[in-house]
Parts: sequence; C-alpha cells; structure tokens
Amino acid sequence: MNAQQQFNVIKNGTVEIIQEEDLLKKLEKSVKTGKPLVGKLGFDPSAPDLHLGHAVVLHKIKDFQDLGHDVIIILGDFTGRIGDPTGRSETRKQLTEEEVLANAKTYQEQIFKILDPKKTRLVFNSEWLQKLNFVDVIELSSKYTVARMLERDDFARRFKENYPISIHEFFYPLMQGYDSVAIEADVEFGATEQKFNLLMGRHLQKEYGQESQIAVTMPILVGLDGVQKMSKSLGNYIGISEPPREIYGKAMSIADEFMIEYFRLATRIDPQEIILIEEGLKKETLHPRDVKMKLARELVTLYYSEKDALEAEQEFQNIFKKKELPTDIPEVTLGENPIWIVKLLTETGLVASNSEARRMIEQGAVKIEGAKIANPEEVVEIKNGTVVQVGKRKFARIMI
RNA sequence: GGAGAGAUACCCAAGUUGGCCAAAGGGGGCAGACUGUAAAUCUGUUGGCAUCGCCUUCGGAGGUUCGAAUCCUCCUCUCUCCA
Repeated sequence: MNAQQQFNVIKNGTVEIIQEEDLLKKLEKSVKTGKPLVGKLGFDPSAPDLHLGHAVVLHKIKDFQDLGHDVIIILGDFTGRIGDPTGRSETRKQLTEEEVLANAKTYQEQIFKILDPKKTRLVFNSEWLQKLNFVDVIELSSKYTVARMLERDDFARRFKENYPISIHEFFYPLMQGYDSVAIEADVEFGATEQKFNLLMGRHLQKEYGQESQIAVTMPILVGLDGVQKMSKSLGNYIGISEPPREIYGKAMSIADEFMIEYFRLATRIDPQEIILIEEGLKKETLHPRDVKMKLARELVTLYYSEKDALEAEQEFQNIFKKKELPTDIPEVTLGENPIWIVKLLTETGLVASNSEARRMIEQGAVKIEGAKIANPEEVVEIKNGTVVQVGKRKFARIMI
C-alpha cells in the first residue's frame, strides 16, 4: 500500500491527527526505506481489565499494525505508581513486582484478543524510568513550564476550583512523554482525553533531539450509563474478556440512543452499513430491540465467535423473554433443612445481609421454584436441586 | 510562619440556638410495575441485628452532658488570604 492509502486507513475513525502532513511524510519515508514505523500505546497496569473503551484504540492500532508497522505496548508500571491525575484520586499504592507481572500477563491475554502477538512488543516503563536519577528528573522537568502544565483541562479545572494538585502529579505527563523518547515512537495512539499527554511526547522528543511523534486520538466511548466515559471504576463497562452472556446482556442494557455510537466505535461493522441501520431506526423500519440484539451479537462475535453469540442470545431470550431459568445456575450446598427463608438467602450469597433479604422479600423479588415468597418469617422446606431466585438475575440451585 | 474556612452514609450535599437524626434532597445502586431488552417511564427501597426495640455510623482520639453530627481539647487532611 502506498503512503496515501495507509494514511487513509489510519485516519478513518480518528478524532484528530497531529500533524497530518507529518504522518504522511513518515509513511512516505517508511514506504521508501521499507522500515516500519513504531506505534506506541500505553496502559496503566493497575487495572488489567480491558473494556470496549480501550478496544476503540486497540482496534485502531491493529489497523496500523496490519499495515506492517511495529507496535510497542507500554505497561506503565512506573507511572502507575502515580496514577493519571484525572481527579482527586490519591497516589496509588505501589504494586509489587509479582502483581505487576501477573497484571501484565492478564493484559497480554486480552490485548492479543485484538492485536497480532507476532508484531507486538510489550515493555515496562520502569525499564528506563527507574534508572533516572534526580539530576535527570530536574532536567526533564525543566523542559516544561507550570503555566503550560496548568493548561491541561483537569489541572486547570482543579486549580480553578481549589481542589488539591500535588506536585508529583505533574510528573505523570512528563513520564509518559519521556516514554516516547525512550522508545523513539513515531506515532502514539490514545483516546482524546490523552491528547495533552500525547502532545507532551511530541514536545519532549523535540527537546531531546528526536523527530516528534504523531499524535492520533480516538473518540471516547460512553459507558453503559450513557453519561460518563466507560471505565472500570465506574462499573459502567463491558470487559472484552467477560463471558459471552455477560457481554450480550450488558450490551442489551445500553440505552437506545447510544446504540449507533456503539456500532461505530465498538464494532468493526462497515460504516456504510451503520448508516443504513441509523436510517432504519429513524424511519422505524427497524425495531430498536432487534438492532440492539444485532449489536450484542456483533460484540460477542468480535471477542468470541458467532456460535457463542447465538448461544448467548438464546440464553438471554430464555431468561428475559420467556422468563425461563438460565442453563447453568451456581449450585450451593446447604446443611440445614428446613430453613428460615432469610437465612437461606444469606447463606447462598444471593443477598449481603439479613436486612437486605427481608427487603427483597418485601419487594416481591424472591422466588423458590418460581413461587413468590411474601413472608420474611417463612421457614421453607428444600428439596435437592431447588432453585432460589432473587430479582431477575440472581439464581442459586440448592444441593443438600 | 501567621490569620480564617472546611472534613457528613457509594458520590454530591443539607443539618452545627445539643434531644423530634440511621441523619433532608439529588445522583448512583437494587427491587417492583409496565414494555420492545438488563432501553425509556413510573413506584418503592437503599447501615446492621431483630416480632415493640436494639447495636454501630457523621475525618481520628479524648472530654462535657441524663443525652452530641451538633459544645470543648488535641491530632490528621483540604482550601483561602497574608509572608
């Protein structure tokens, strides 16, 4: 593929490329010399659950990789000690070496659900950051000013609203930028919220006498709540290594108005087809539920297989449409029988406390073998294999 | 270093002339109804134990009091102004 064609592939779906001309130049040079470019993507190693939000960027970098370029994934084990200063989060506790390695392994498994292991290199940034001494750090920090640092949205906001900003937080962007220097990145990928950090890489590379990297930003995927960005800590995410039925079910809980956005960002469906779907929804020739089911199937297929997607769909239908029982209900062994209903619920772990058990019973959420239990004082007789249900989604099969 | 303001449940945020505060309100979560799905909407619920009631909770540790989120002392943390 020539440079222009490569450029078009990379540009598709991005929010911004800084600078487009420079990217084209780099691609031309690469085509001429036959030397692949180095693409960079950084991850925080403390939360090794990749979700659809991460996948947006990963799919883009897969495009880049498929063009024949190299990809270096940086696990920020060193920067992870600070934590990206996105809010009021405290300095993170330092992970032990075992934890870091364990997380790295989990990352690998997940990343390679999308990327090609043969063309991907995983490195830890402690490899070079650990070695810097105080003189190096002073030198690094002298290459940027406080005023410019405060331009970053979250710093600016916190500064203005009198929220604390610790000095060490300023080092996060500097360190991430320095990563680009260390690996001599040509292109760094990230979500739009990473723009500042990506630009820092450009700046620092220049300061250290390198050619500046290209910053490629991708849209941020909204979470299941439809309000905040998808993130593990907010619990509004779909993890790419979650079981098929979880992915399917969670996808079905996306609000109608965000379906198209998910199609665009989280699936690999042809943009033309998505436009057709969007029009179908507008003209009401397509049923929103069916469209959402398609979305759910696509997502499961992407990370598992079509077969898994169909199974997950069948399961979903059974439970929520026909109100049948799921196929694999966790089995719990109980010694006591007959047993007080409240105790039964806590012992099985279906509820967290006696009070919650009572609450659930009063709200009509508790069923045994499909029969509603209304009295919190009831003592029930359990047969082997009895199914207890709390709400629509929590089940347990009692074994004696 | 000096002077002030503040820290409330998962989050935000009332409450500070001491009892009516397990603590308003909003968000989130959970449940129910309805439906087109775990969408939208509406309703209920949201510390724990328990048949009145009891126990733990309002940054931390003490103290005053019959009784404290509310008053006093010390400590920790945050913000503002001054230097």
